[in-house]
Amino acid sequence: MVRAPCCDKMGLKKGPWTHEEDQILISYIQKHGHENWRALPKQAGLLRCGKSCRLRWINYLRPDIKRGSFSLEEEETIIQLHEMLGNRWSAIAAKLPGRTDNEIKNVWHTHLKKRLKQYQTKPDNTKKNLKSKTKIKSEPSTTSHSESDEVPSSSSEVVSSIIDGSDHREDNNMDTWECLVEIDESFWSDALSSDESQVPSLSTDNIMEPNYTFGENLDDSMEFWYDLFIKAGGSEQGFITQF
DNA sequence: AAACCACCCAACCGCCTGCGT
DNA sequence: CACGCAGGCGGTTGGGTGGTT
Repeated sequence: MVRAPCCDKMGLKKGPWTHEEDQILISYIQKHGHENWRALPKQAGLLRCGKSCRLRWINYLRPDIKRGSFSLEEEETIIQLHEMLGNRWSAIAAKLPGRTDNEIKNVWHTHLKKRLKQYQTKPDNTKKNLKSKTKIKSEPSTTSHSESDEVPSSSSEVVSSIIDGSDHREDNNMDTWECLVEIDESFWSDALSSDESQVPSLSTDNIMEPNYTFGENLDDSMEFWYDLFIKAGGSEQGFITQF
């Protein structure tokens, strides 16, 4: 089928919003809400398309928007959620009150991605040929890696060191604690579901075997999956049931 | 002071999905 | 079932801004 243009651009304004336009949009939404974005600009007297209005409201004018730079905790949360969810910015934004998907996306591309890239770069980059739907840096097992003081003991420690740039683990043997896995999309959506009765569809079939370097025995692997499961919002009972 | 450069972020674009008909 | 519309999402862009030479 032939798709109609997202909006009729004839005579509609584009580009940065003026203060006046903002005021019109705010007062209209305060009075009438925003049940129909397409009709809204016409009714409000704005020469914008509905999409543009929606974006402006969602990303900038909404009263509950938190302005200003991201805190360390927020950055840490973004990194952790990105590990779990990938580029699902709206899902990540849902876990950060007052932050928009657009804002998080920007922060990721301008700050966090670079830091992670730096962090993940190592002279002998054996992972460059690996492909994955979801890249996950596993939390090191305290049992399997306790022999090395150089290996951080928790994911938050890892993430903090990435954020503050103090991490220098490329000097160490990252292969012992890093792995890349492929996970069924439904795993995350199920795990994040508020419905307790839903059990995330974990399957070891989804593990990309050649890349699966984490854990030297089954217990370590289970610990890894358990941790991811809980991080993704799954319950302990759900994990037990699944396995 | 001017030119250049790099970075940031608001906004746009196109695709996807859900829903009503 | 097919179609069309509206909303939502992620990727990308380009103007603005601040830093450097």
